Amino acid sequence: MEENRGKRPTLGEVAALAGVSRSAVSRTFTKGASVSPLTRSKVEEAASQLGYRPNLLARSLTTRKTGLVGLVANNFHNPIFLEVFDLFTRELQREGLRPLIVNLTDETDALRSVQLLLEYQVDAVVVASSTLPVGFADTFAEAGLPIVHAFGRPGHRKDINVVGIDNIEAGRLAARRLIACGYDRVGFLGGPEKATSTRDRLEGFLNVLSDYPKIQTRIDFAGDYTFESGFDEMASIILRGLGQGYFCADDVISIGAMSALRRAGYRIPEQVGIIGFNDMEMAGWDNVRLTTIRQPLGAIIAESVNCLGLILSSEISNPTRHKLFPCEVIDRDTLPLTN
Amino acid sequence: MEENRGKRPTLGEVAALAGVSRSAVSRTFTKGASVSPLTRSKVEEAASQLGYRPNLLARSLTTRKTGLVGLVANNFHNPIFLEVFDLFTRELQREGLRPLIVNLTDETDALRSVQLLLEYQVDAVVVASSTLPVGFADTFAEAGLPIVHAFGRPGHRKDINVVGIDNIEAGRLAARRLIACGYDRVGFLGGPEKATSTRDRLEGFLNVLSDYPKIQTRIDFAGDYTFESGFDEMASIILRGLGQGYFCADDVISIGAMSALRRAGYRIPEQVGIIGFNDMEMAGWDNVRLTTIRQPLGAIIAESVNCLGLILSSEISNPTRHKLFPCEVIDRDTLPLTN
DNA sequence: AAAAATTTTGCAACCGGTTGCAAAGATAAA
DNA sequence: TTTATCTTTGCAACCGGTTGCAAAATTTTT
Repeated sequence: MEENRGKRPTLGEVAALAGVSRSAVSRTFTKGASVSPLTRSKVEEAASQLGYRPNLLARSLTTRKTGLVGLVANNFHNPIFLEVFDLFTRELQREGLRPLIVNLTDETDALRSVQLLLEYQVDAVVVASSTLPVGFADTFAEAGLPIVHAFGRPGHRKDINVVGIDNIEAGRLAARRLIACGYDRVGFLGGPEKATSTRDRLEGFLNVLSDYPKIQTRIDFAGDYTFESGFDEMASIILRGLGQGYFCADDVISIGAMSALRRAGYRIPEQVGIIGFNDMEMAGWDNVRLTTIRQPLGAIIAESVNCLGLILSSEISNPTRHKLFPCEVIDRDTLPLTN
Repeated sequence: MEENRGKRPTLGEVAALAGVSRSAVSRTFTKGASVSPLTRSKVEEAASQLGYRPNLLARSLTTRKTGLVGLVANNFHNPIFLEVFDLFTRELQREGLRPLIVNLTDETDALRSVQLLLEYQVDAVVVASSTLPVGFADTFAEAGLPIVHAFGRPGHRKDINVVGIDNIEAGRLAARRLIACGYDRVGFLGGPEKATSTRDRLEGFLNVLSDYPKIQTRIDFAGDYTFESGFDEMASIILRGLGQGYFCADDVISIGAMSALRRAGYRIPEQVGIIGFNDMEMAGWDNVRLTTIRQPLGAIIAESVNCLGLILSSEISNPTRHKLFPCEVIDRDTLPLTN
């Protein structure tokens, strides 16, 4: 186990010490290669004596597999993303892959970041964001890299694997839950209006409500997924006339909205009901107890990584896959219970 | 810009198209190398025509610099870490470095994860955690890799760069702030007892309080940095006899503790005062308004990355650096205001 | 025991870059 | 114009691995 500080031993040195060829050493470290038990043990002995570990980057040169995957994200301000991150890194490392993360918050050099992923020869790219930045798909497709779009929605492009939830159905779920409360004035407080996820949820929401013409429905959008945005938008709703129950696009927005409501003297859920979206950890905290729609993060991410593993291991070219998981309502204390 | 899908062009192909040697191409892409303007333009023309981008991994083979740095973390459940993450990824990419992240939550294969960092030839390692996992320092030191320990404390080891805060001073800050409220029964609700950060803060805390013998001081520790832990510990404190003001080791713990207090009918800050630690985003939310001690995240992380950049660019061997930043009290609504 | 089939091994070329060195070319000095 | 100096260029070796191929060693069959 001794080593001479800093200088990492190479294949050749191990080979010399073990008295075999370099190929022999290489083979003992590549699974599935043929080496006699004797040679193997000699090599292993020498390797451990020198503290040898193969250089994965050098290896990648010939194998054309780096084990690196780009993990692209842009929403570093929503606590839900910490959970996403935790799950992704763990799932990936379980699969023997390493995430190379790209923070797209600085919009300035988005393209540059993508270029860098290519220069690092990532095997694939995971985009964890509801909207796929423009140009991404093309850039990676051109480079022949598989893309998995987690939390996305199946779109026009046939070459992108999508794993996420059925946002339309989620919108329906929320509508039904509000209707069950007996409300006759409900509202949709969405995220950014242009986001497809917002649009889909709204579609499902209205879809169900269109069967209840006597229920009055208001639609608003928060600028982004932040506490302030939720707070401000709800404050403005209060001024314009408040309904009885709201479906908020996100738990953080919900918390902001509730804060505005409480500040204005409204009691939740007695006077106003709120149902959020995501079921982030905080939603279950004793001082929040937010009724919300759970997005099955674990399942989505596990599936994303599985999908990736499948693509990378199979020689078959890109069997594009879409998979959408169902959501579920988590009943807590911000909507009246029914039946 | 055309490319033949998937197959990335190589140095040689560019050279052929430009009608120059491979070295010439290599040189136009390595800054500081000598190439005539004419050659350079020919190469650039050919490169862009082919969509050529150098393979950083191949390059690293000879330059012995990968631009990869290991980013090791274990606290994926504290929202503060999302901010840490955001800052680190951005600072690193500003410096032209890519983080290779290691999630140490699965304790099982911690050592394996570290080995992998070595196999990927990271240039350095950043550990973002108050406590440095055992064995880490040795493993990386043996490999001759620089380590930056962000949020750590300067310790026995001389070969580890530490950037963080002065926890002892932070403890003093909290004590003084509580004393200023005129309390005569205060408490320290720390994080895990064994953590050096907890111990240091406690030391500073007691340090100041020892000058006020008439103030009664109680000490408790939460098992970990979670809402539940804070909630439970405070609930138990309530049973055992409540003081007037508490210094909690962390904002999440604070929120848990406050939730327990409110549930038991106590009003904050009128009946019980709380001062937290970290100043995470949520602490400023309108429904929280936590008085807390701000740890200058931005400065710590910027300094960590600068330190890294310095070490990596300088040929000088490891000028070990320690840098501790001061904290500051952020007054909000969970402690009575003074003067 | 010899021949055939199978396994193990080393050679040498290659992956995609970089770089020391000497030759060639350009520029400055004599 | 010739010589000295400086810059640019290509050759070839190397970074640390992998792998096709044929020779060598081993095992199986006859």
